[in-house]
Amino acid sequence: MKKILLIDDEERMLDLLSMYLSMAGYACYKSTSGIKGLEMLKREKIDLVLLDAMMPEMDGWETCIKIREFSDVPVIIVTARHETEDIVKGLSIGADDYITKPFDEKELLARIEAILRRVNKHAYVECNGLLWDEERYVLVYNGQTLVVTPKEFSLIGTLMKNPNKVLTRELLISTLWSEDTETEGRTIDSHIRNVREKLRGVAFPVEKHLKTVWGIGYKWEQ
Amino acid sequence: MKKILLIDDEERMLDLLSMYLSMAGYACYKSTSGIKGLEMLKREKIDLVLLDAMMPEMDGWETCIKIREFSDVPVIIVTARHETEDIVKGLSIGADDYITKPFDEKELLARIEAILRRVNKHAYVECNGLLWDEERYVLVYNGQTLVVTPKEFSLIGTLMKNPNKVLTRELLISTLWSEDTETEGRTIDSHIRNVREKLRGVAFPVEKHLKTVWGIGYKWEQ
DNA sequence: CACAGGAGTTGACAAATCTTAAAAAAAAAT
DNA sequence: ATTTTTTTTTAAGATTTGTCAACTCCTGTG
Repeated sequence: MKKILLIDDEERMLDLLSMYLSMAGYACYKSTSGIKGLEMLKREKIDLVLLDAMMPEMDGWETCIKIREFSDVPVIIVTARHETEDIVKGLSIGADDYITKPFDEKELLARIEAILRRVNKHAYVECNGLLWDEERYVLVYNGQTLVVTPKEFSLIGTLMKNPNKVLTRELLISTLWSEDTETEGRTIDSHIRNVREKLRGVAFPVEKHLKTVWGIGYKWEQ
Repeated sequence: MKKILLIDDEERMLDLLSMYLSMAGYACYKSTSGIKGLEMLKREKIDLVLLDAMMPEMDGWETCIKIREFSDVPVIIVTARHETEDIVKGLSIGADDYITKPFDEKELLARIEAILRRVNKHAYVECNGLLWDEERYVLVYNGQTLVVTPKEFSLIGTLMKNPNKVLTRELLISTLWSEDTETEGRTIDSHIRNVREKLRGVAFPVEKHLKTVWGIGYKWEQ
């Protein structure tokens, strides 16, 4: 279930959006100001931000700029006016899409889905200098490309894409192997071992990030 | 005779366009959804795609993005509204031109011809002294022209046009062969081998650029 | 605090899988 | 018909993957 953060100073609009998006199967987080929104974004793992352009104190553009300082989360800006100036401005600060009020609910949904799909495509995660890039199929730390096997690559990807969350061996196996596999839990351990070794090999502080959760499984800590 | 793929959810519009373009001497393929259109595009050798922006499920933008994942076919997007936003968005995802509904048939024809002409012009990629030139149909390194077979030529072209991106054997086959081929992945390996040999033959540092991605496929690194 | 038992780590190794190279077969071009 | 190009097949050589067993580390208990 994808999580959408709504930022708008009008409560009525928040409720409206939230209701509609919840019905469409999204989990909604509401925030009445840019500042609160930023905090929420840091705390929760948000998949997309719907950001009102016109807000008192910190407006949408400014909020978007701040978001881009620490996150690549997709941002859709909601504007009342439809003007070229706004669009150009939005693109230049890293917004992903635009929608104008009043908007058609179907159009909004379509845009959200389009962006979520697109973002899903070029999947990459970064953590403390370590970059996992699915499209290029590389794992890079400080400019050095690590040579990892396909299984190792998908294993570390799964972990990094779910930071601060324990993944059981069971879950990892059902994610990384096809359904009818006979593979048993200990196999994960072997791959974890290899991943750790290779990360240590390039002086990545693997102990700080790839943790063993006793009796449960493994976890990537950011 | 140039082949044009029409993608629009409204049957009436498909028929209208098809009739008009056929009279103008184009072969038309009709598709009522983005997904079907993509399949058709993989199967047939299409010269141009006319793509409706507003469609249910997968809209024009999204379809265009998916097309660009495997094809450089010219795409004209048809929008109902004439808005900067759409144009900017379209350009950023690789569409070649725009036209707004309702459109003048002559204008549509003119744009199609203009693009076909332009596209015919020049497709080439250059990397570290190696030039792949589709128009002249040559592969040149430091003044020496490499003699390559058509399959080798399109294979290296596909790789060079998607730098730093792993291409799976599956994807390469669906791009380089017609859909109903029985060709299996190993065949790619043979051609890769030949390409490597020929590049080594002219002292091109092929190891630096044409990489094997174990368990996945091949990649051109710039 | 020591100890037992469960759980994780590590190294070794065999089996499975993938790549490469070479060459034969088939298809296409001349 | 002959040559060239493309595709398929094959086998050897690498690499990856899964399992085992010994070893170490945690945790709870007496």
